[in-house]
Amino acid sequence: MSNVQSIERALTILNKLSEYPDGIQIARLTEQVSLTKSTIHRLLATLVSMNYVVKDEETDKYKLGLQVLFLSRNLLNNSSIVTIAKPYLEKLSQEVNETVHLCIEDHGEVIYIDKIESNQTIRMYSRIGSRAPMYCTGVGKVLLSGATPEHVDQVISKTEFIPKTPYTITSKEAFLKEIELVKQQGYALDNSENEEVLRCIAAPIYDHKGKIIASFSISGPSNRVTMELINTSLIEKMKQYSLAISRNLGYSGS
Amino acid sequence: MSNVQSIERALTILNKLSEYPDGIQIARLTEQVSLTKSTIHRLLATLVSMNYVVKDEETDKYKLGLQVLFLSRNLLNNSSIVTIAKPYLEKLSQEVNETVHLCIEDHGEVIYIDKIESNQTIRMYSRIGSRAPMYCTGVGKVLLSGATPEHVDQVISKTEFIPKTPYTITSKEAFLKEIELVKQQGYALDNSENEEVLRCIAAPIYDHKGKIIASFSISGPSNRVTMELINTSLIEKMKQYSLAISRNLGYSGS
DNA sequence: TAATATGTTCTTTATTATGGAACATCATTC
DNA sequence: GAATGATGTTCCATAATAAAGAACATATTA
Repeated sequence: MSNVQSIERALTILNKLSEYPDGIQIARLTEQVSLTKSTIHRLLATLVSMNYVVKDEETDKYKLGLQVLFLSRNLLNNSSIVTIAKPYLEKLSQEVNETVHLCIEDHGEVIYIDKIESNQTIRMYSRIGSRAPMYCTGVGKVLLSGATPEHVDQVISKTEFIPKTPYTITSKEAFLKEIELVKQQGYALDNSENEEVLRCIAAPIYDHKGKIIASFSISGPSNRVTMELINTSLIEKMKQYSLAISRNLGYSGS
Repeated sequence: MSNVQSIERALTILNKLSEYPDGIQIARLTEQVSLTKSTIHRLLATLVSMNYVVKDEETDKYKLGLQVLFLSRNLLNNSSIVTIAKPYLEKLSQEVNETVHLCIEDHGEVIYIDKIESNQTIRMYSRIGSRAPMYCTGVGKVLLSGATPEHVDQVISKTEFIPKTPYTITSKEAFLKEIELVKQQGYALDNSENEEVLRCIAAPIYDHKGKIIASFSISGPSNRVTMELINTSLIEKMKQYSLAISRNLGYSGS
């Protein structure tokens, strides 16, 4: 029933290394992970031998190896949600000329599994694989609006409400109310609740059973994505795309 | 000096799981990896607890978890090669209306670190993170053309020359000759050597020291990417882009 | 040159992982 | 519907293994 210690430690090191794209020395790692030099050294040696970690011989810094990329190569390819939703999301992004995200829930957090940039000059992979909290994102609210009350409770109980902006929802009660609102509306807003200058609108994607399995959003600077634009155009558009994508996944509701 | 057994085993399992996007049962894994049921079960339990692996409770199948995606989120983002090359590669892809790949070498293999599809209907991530041998790809030949003779020897000694098509180079001598040719030409062809219907042209990317650190290619069906097109247009174009991207990385040669 | 900070290797010890066996669960077949 | 087989899970004694301190090596700085 208990875990394998060395594996737990090795994975913890991998997690930590992902925070340092330019690498980190063993001495720094000992501070981050509380393990002795020699232990970390041995764990890293194993990770290096499997190409999960690369050692920069010049600087003695360790960073993630390309085997990690190799691992994830099939993770999203074969995900029907990404494949099916992509053409819709690309079209949506073009129509509104803003960034579109596709997200699912993973262990009580939002995880970005696809992103379409309106502006081609911005790099591509920036957010795929990243995580975000549920309480301050439109996509998170949508995902919770489709969850059971028990699950919502469980997620909220683990949530630390940090006021990222003056508009962030910071109480359990307010958040529950918001989720209820989202459920009724069929869409969610992030009204500068995560980043001061950003406004998003998110909508659900349903599977064949009518369960919310993903959500997608339009994000943009508040001055472009105005409340007026949302009310006059985006809400309607999001609902259309929500239905179209869901239908393609076998959803039969409305 | 020796590796941590349990970690080696856990990573071997992760590697194996990446071959099964839809998951695999413990019983199947015992055949693939030669370990006992109970050991695999315990290793998997640890991987699951760290979200590196997810268990499908319905089917008892295990597959990679999204933590793997999270790990790789910064792997290519912060890679200057990808970021700097991308706009050029996108322009190139548009100009010739064919797929463009960006590759580096990793442990004697080609690894695809970026891909631009000409045809937007084809899914996006299909090849990023994948590996390919050096001897039957244009990008591989280019990468080896910039390596030291010792490194080339080392790679070749580990290479098994499999005739993927009638045109595949299958001898060490012929391959060495080909690399020499590529070095002189400044570009490489894959003339249906990997897949019968495919033809590619690849060129190097140099860093500020004049070292070849990556290569990029145009790939397309042989009937579109004809030898005539290559000779009259693509060679010149590839050389231009090669220089432009390299210059942007600090290359001062010509 | 000494001192400091770091990476690497070694060795002893006790912790820890291991795998067989027992048990549980499920599906299939007769 | 009982019996068989295939699988996942848990337990436990044992031996193998990982851990960490110390010694050593190397590089950097004062």
